[in-house]
Amino acid sequence: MLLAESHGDGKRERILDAAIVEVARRGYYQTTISAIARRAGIADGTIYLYFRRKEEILVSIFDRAMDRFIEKGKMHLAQVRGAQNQLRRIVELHLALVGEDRDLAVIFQVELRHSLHFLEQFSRSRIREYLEIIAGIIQQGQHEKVFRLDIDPLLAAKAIFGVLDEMATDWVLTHRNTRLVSKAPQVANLILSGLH
Amino acid sequence: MLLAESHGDGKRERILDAAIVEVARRGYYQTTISAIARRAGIADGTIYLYFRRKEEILVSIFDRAMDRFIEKGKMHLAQVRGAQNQLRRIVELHLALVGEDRDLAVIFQVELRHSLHFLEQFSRSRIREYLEIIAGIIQQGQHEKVFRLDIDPLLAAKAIFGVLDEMATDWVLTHRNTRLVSKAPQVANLILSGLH
Amino acid sequence: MLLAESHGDGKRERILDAAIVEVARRGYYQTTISAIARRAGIADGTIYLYFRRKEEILVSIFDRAMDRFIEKGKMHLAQVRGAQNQLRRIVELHLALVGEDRDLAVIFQVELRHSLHFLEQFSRSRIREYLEIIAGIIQQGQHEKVFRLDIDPLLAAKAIFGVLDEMATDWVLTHRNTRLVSKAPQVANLILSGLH
Amino acid sequence: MLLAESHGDGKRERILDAAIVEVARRGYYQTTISAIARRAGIADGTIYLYFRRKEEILVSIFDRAMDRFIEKGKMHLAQVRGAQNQLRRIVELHLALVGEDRDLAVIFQVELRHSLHFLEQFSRSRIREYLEIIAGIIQQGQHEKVFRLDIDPLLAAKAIFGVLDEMATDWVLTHRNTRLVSKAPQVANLILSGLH
DNA sequence: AATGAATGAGCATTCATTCAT
DNA sequence: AATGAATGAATGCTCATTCAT
Repeated sequence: MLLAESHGDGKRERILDAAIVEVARRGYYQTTISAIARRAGIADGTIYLYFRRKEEILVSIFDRAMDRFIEKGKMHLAQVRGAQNQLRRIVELHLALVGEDRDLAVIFQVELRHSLHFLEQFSRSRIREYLEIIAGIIQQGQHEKVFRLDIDPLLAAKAIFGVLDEMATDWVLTHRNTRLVSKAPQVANLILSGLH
Repeated sequence: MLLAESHGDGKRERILDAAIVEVARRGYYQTTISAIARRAGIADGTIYLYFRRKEEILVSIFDRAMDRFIEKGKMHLAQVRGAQNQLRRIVELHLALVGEDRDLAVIFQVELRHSLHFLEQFSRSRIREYLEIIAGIIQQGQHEKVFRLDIDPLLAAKAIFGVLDEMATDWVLTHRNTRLVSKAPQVANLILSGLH
Repeated sequence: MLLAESHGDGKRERILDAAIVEVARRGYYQTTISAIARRAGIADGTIYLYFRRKEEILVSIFDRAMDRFIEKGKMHLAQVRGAQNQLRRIVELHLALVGEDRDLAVIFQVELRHSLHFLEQFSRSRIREYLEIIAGIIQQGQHEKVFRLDIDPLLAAKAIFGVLDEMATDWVLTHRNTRLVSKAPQVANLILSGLH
Repeated sequence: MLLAESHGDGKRERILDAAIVEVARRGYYQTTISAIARRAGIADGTIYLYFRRKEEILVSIFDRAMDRFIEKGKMHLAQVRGAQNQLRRIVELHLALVGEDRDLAVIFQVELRHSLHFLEQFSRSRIREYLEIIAGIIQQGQHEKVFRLDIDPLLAAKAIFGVLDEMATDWVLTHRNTRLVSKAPQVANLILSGLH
């Protein structure tokens, strides 16, 4: 019942959306359950019909976003041939999706990093999936002879992720009026020349 | 030295050292002033003779480490000639220093990221200094004709920082028995070939 | 029967039975309406069709048990002649009934005692009935010249109740494998010699 | 430090005194930490400098009272010779002490009974001490040939405790203007004739 | 300078009760 | 009659900060 929203009128989604805004603006620890409930237009207690603990809301924000992210990612990659083009597409997609919703971006680039425990348990395992997709493309590029062979694919994948992540964090923290995705071509060039 | 340690028997340093351990192990919000005081061997109230608010301790940890980091960095760079060698040296130094003290590394890679407010106000301005040092080297390398000219030095500096930062975070979160600095040569190669 | 169970399929009884188990195991305050409903196999809200407030369930447990208890008591007493034998029979019946259902015994010996308000308003008035039955027997015994005349019957009735009650509490709290009723003969002797 | 009240200005005692009044009047679960603090004239948080959890206050009320009770009991018993006189003295002392402070009596006779867990863990072990003192006197009386030999001393001790306890509960719940201790002679007679 | 007892605001979570369906 | 989602008041406990000593 809870899972399928048979009755909740999309309350679970509304809670997550409200939480994204609040957490992005005040930080996880400064965000109260009451504030989330108020923004979602429900009673405090109602939140606990959908989430067991406050932390679970943060986890769910992450999971929902990652699900959407990875789904979109697979769709986009399927449309592109060649390791180089696929990497370009990933760079573009990563920056586009992060740059699409600043509040969500704040949570991903800032709030989700606040707890070693949390990072270890949740986000890193999903990020591992992502790293492996990138590493797979690099390996494929090495087969295609378009990428150097003396590169460790996983190390390079981490490096690429690091570059994208830093661009995202930098954008979240400093630029206010530029579109993050506009940096994609330059960033992709930098990365591809490093692999060549 | 005379000014900073004119009194207190190095208590300020002891408080910072104690805080590094506690914050790294429990997280900033889970760390109490009492716990820091206990580890530092002083009374709770004494901490407030050296720091106005709890947050100031975190800021001071960051500042002290950055001072040491940048001091060492300048020293090392002065000993090396050529943009490529200087970049290699920076990669090595960054990974060596982060890999030297796991508790401090945890704070830099995890705890310092959890507050947008904090990140914006403090760390980014110091990191900006760091980014500009790297950007300067890249620019110099472009003059030396060893780096491509179609690269935006600041963008590249951010990318390099992103790579180093991701390596550090990855090490903090996953590897337990490897030395972070051992990755330096590979990482430096990756970066240099991207600039070439 | 027709009135009380004209509807609901015996739900009221099922609720009381479920409540006895839950309250005995977790305590009144630790028992939730949800837990009672779950054990009774009905929805939370349904309980409120049979009981106005949570406290009313506890009252009803008490009343139902006392009704059964007093009914049985009168039946048993009618079968016995002589004050001494009647007292013996009461001792036996009290210990037998309490010892018959440990969950119910826990509620009587422990849970029903926790609220002064509750004790004053409900249980004591029913216990008063019980005390007066015992006092009546003692008075009868004094007429029969088998009990001393310098004894206040009501005081003695309270003393007897106290003895029985303490035996029951002691059994609930300590003995696990003995049958409470097995103490009846010794206890009866003690009491009868005190009245003689 | 905490134990010796070196600094607390008797705060621990004041908290216990305040808690006795509040718990007696409203019941343990209806009593809030705030109410106790208010009556004690301190801040809510201060209570937690002296007690770890709310429950610990209840335990401490019990322990402090039992300590005083047993101390007085030993003193009184030492002044009296002969098992019969000692029992009379215990009856008198029990009823006198319980009857001395109605609030404390309410806690002992009502509130401390509310949790099986609590009863098992704390009060019963201290009451065991008490029961054994009584049992010892009975045994001595059997040696002195003033008490019947066919009586199990521990069973009789429980019976006596039950009588005294019921008198106390009855007084707490019903009589408002009588002195509990005034019943002592009659109660003692009843008990002694039961043992004779 | 140092102490640590005292403060009291702040918050996640529970759960009896209601009521639209 | 029955449901169970929704409510929101209520509270134990923590902990940064203060300040008298």
